[in-house]
Amino acid sequence: MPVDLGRLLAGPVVGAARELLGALLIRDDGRSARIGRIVEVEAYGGPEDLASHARSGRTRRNTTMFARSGLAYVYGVYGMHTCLNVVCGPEGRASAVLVRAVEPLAGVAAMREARIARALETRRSDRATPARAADRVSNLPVARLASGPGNVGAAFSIEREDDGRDLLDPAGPLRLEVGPSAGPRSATASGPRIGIGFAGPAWASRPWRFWIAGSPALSVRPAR
DNA sequence: CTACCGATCCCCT
DNA sequence: GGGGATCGGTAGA
Repeated sequence: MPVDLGRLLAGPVVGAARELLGALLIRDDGRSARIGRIVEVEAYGGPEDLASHARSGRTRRNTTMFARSGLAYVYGVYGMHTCLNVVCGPEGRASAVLVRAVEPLAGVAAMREARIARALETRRSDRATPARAADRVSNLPVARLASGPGNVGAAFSIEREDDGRDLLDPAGPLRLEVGPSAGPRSATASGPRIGIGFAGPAWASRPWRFWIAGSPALSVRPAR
């Protein structure tokens, strides 16, 4: 029986987040494709979730969150990063899943080029020159190319213009596909979401971050 | 190793 | 006018 990704995304966001682990993220420019396996995500609820962009209701930025599931909600942070979310739940629920880390499978060179390009157009601090940042990226291990939400955005050339795109369109330039289902499913783990201390302890402690245990592409390296 | 800090800009209050 | 669903460099323990 084929897995219906659209149906899974239309369900409650926490379940949808778990289901997105292992799915493929694809940037297809028509001639070549960048493909990676989603290995880390975070669930964001609707207006009641004080960590969610929907916490203050509908605004210009978060309009797409209130649309139907399966769309891309893209936002910019800190003046230099773009982050990709997948809208989940029933239309109007305003819940979404943030894609935090992707394990590169194909189009690795294109991912590296995209990250170098973004490094060259961005200044991170007065100590890190663009040239030095680009040099660092060219020596980065493959598994680190799309590790972290900002790096996913850079490696897959996520732009603000991608906001509202249908990720379930099989012919779309940015899309999701069901991952290879052969073999036993890898163990998954969960923990608190990252970078949302402002939401207060009750929401910040909620274990709504999910990841595939042992993946080398995780944004938070396992302690040892 | 942890802790801190800056870059930078759009959006919200 | 203020701050952020980040990232990577540096300082210090």
